[in-house]
Amino acid sequence: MEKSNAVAALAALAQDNRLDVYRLLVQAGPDGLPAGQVAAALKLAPNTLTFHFDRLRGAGLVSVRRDGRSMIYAARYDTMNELLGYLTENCCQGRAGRCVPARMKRAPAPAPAPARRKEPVT
Amino acid sequence: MEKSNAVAALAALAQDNRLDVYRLLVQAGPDGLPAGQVAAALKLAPNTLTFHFDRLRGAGLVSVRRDGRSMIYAARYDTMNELLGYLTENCCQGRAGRCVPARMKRAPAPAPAPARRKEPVT
DNA sequence: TTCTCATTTCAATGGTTCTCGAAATAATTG
DNA sequence: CAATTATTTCGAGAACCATTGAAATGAGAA
Repeated sequence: MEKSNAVAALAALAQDNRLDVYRLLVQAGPDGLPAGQVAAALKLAPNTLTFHFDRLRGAGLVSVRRDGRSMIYAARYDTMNELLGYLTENCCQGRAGRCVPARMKRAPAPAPAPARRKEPVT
Repeated sequence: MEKSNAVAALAALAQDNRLDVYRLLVQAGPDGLPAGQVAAALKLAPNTLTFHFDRLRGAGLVSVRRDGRSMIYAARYDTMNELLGYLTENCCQGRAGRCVPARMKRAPAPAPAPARRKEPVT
């Protein structure tokens, strides 16, 4: 995955309602859900929802198909996998064993270097 | 990691310059880099950089300490790990084996359900 | 065809983001 | 203390975002 795609995917997920939408679609499985059902579940106005679907779609995180008068949206797991791959690579860069393993073995955070002059702001 | 923290972290990374900054700090290792060095490497105005550092810091993705007149910023790997954990859990929800394993074994994307009426928009 | 349902498009609005220049602060040097 | 260096704060502006109400489209039902 390229940086620009990663940024797009991150931006698409970096919004409360959209993250909810995406999570709901992930839960719903590969068959997806009709827009109306998502709207009902999350209590979002249909036009607002369209707006969010567009962004998720633009980032490649969901796909749509029509079924009768419903539009059915589904999560694209492949894109999320690529995003995770991108983040993992760019988080551990140069020093393997920092991210995925750490995530699995719940390693303690590396001891921070002591501040030399004043109290750290963090 | 809670949803609101995940959204904050995603938003912090969802910007070109900030993603660059974060990647640079990850590469730099736990000791971090002085702000000026980051500014020079990425050709960003120092005040602009401060703005971005603030967001990364607000999301818990970096820490700062002062060293003489320099402010030294460092990536907080623990937060990235938590973010990856959050995404992984929320991507695979209910159906394990979809994300991390898929990422490792490069599994083919699940066959999409055929559209019933019209050509899919994707 | 006309009606209804599901969803999208459009235009407007308030809010947030990113960037910039200028000025302020903090620490060190002379 | 005055000068210099490193960074932050402040204020402003252009661009973008999320939400809304009203109108339009697309598909099926009567």
